[in-house]
Amino acid sequence: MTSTRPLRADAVRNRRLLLAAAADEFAERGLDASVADIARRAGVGKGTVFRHFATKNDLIAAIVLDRIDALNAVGAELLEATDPGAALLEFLTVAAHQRQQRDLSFLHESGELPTEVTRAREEMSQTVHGLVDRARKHGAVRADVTGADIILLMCAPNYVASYVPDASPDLWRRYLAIIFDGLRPEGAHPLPHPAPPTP
Amino acid sequence: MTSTRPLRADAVRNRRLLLAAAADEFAERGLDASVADIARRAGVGKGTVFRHFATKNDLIAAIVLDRIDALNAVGAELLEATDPGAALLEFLTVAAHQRQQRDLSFLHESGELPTEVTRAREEMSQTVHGLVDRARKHGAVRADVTGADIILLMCAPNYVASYVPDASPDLWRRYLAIIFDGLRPEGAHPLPHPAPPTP
Amino acid sequence: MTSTRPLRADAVRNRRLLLAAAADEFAERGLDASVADIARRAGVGKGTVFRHFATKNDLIAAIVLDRIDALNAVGAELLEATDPGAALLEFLTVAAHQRQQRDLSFLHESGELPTEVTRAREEMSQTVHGLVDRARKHGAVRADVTGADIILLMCAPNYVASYVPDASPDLWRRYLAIIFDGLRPEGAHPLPHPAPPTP
Amino acid sequence: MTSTRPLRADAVRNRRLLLAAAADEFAERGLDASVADIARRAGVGKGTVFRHFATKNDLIAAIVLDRIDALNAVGAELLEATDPGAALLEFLTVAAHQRQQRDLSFLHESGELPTEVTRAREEMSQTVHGLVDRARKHGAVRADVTGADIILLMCAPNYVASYVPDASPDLWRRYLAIIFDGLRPEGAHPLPHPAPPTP
DNA sequence: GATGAATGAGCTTTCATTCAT
DNA sequence: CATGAATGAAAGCTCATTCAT
Repeated sequence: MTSTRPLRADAVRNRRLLLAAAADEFAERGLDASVADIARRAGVGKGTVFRHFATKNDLIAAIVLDRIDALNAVGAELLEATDPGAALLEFLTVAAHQRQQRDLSFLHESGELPTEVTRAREEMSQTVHGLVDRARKHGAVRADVTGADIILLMCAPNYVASYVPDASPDLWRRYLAIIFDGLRPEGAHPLPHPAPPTP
Repeated sequence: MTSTRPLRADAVRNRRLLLAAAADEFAERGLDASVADIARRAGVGKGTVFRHFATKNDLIAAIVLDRIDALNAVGAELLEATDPGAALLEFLTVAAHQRQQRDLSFLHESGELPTEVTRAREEMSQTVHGLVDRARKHGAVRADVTGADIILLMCAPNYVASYVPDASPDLWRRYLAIIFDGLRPEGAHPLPHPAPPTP
Repeated sequence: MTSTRPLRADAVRNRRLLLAAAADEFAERGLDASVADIARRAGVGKGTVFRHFATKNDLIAAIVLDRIDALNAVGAELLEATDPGAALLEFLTVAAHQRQQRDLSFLHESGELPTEVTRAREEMSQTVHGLVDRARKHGAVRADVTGADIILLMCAPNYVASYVPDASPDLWRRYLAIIFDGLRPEGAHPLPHPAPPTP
Repeated sequence: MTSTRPLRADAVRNRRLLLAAAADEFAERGLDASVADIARRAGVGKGTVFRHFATKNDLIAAIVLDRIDALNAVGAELLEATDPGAALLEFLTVAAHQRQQRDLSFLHESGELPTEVTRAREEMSQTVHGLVDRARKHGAVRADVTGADIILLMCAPNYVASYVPDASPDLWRRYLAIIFDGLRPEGAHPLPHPAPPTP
């Protein structure tokens, strides 16, 4: 029962190939990447895509889910780190490092959001709120920023760096540093607009 | 011949209607807005769109060009303002206020970039470098940020705010303030990556 | 204003070609006839089909509508004929003659039924009830059959004949005669089931 | 070799499950019912369907064959009944009662007709001719109808009744009665078209 | 100069059929 | 033998683009 059936070996491999190929293809072509191209890139038939993901949307959701869950795992660990400020910065660094920013926009623009993704997002919301609360209490971030702010700002460094045509793949680090400096208490000016509600 | 022919009057009017309708439609539907819908919104035939803009891409480029040129005009004025720091902030505020960020991403994602847009971008680059240089000399921004950084960061506030589903239309002001705080000399930490080259 | 604009001349021609080609194709291949084949048969591009009929279903509905309306016109004339029994038989003969039976099944099996078709069907229902009432009063048909019965039986002769592979195109006349004999008062046996309600 | 191997037991069971599931599925969804759904309904894998029936068409043919053979068995018994007229009516009643009409149309519309079905059809043709001959000699049916006519008319009552959306499941009895009255000698009018040849 | 009908490549999705497990 | 994963040929439909009117 618990043994991994040999039957599924190929299927599991294909699922991975498909997710990887789709992530690459979406990254290059945007949300309009065609399922046919994804299938070709994964080296499988078009029909195989739909065996694994009933809908193009489901495929997108699966990618997003993977990414969010991976981040959540990192966040959970960092909640126990000794230096709360460094932990928050590390979280944002890891987040940017997986180039999550683009993928998150997929779901945002894509039609429906399956419940699993919503669940994962709420989990991330919890985690980030925890990281921010600890950092704030420690004096590592200014008093007027919230977890919701951080989640929103999380994707900004990659987005900003993506505008440079042949940029160094680490350019986002520069903008993460600048934005993180804006989150510090030193030299903080009052914010002109209240924080958005926690989703 | 060189006089404005009466025929031209209609054409000019149609061009404006088309640009406005296209901007609205793109804002609502994203880059996938159909030419047919744009034509309908402008109250003209589909063929008229292609008389004015040989390609959907050209239409996008024209919108982007308009936006950049409008910003350039504002920037030119602000280069003569008395308070360089306030001038830079005002420029970023105006830029965000026209919700330019979305439209710029059109060109970025869209295939070709016509020479005129390149020209306008270079002009903006010059302007922003001037604004940043003055602000830096005045001690209003940290020493290690460049005009290229500002151009890249310019779209970030709207992008960040766009992730909130039913956000207040002014939410971007919050994130512009945070990012701008990150640009100030107070509490600036060394940046881990060099600035990108000026385009 | 009321003049027929030259612009639409081609469109009208294409619409007719399309309806004819679709009717032929459906008659040969059944409801599963592909839109591509219909377009090819009509000598137009695939997209043209969808310009004229937004949906395959709409195309089917248009064909059905044409057929029903043509029948209604005939029925309206026959309501004024001198011999009510002959009028009813003539109506059924005309109905079978256009091989309407198959096309009616299209709508029946096809998903949605647009309001116009419903309207035409109700009109036909009225007409047939009138024809039957007159024939009954005249003693040409048995007392226990209704208009609803006739509408249902209308398609039967063609259906029956369609089972013969290479039948004479007039074979349906034989079965219409048999069925009509079953509608006569002479030798009628009591019916074991009440008539269905008028739609 | 000739002994029934234990392996065969499962196969036979599956074949029956498959035929039943397919009949149900076709009845509900029409000829377009998918092989996957049939397999699921039968509780077997999709591959098993193709082990038993090389083609979807073969599966359809097998169902049709079963139905025809069942009818043939009934017909053979009725050939020995005392009242030839009642026997023919009973045969038609039984035929309609198994709702054979729909299934026969499957084969008619479906591409190829395997030899076995042809054989069963010929057998039925013989049987029906026998029933009709006896009824004719007995004066129960008019002189000008043949066995071929009866075979063709056999499906008509169900077909006619199927047009009523939420009809009573016995509505076909009404139309069988009307059609049978048309087959009686009383009040028969000459037929305008010769009978089709016996297949 | 403006129109919108025509076009056909391309999209997502379904499904009968094959074949490795 | 049974399974269901893989396949690829359609299917219905959309849309940027062309061109007769």
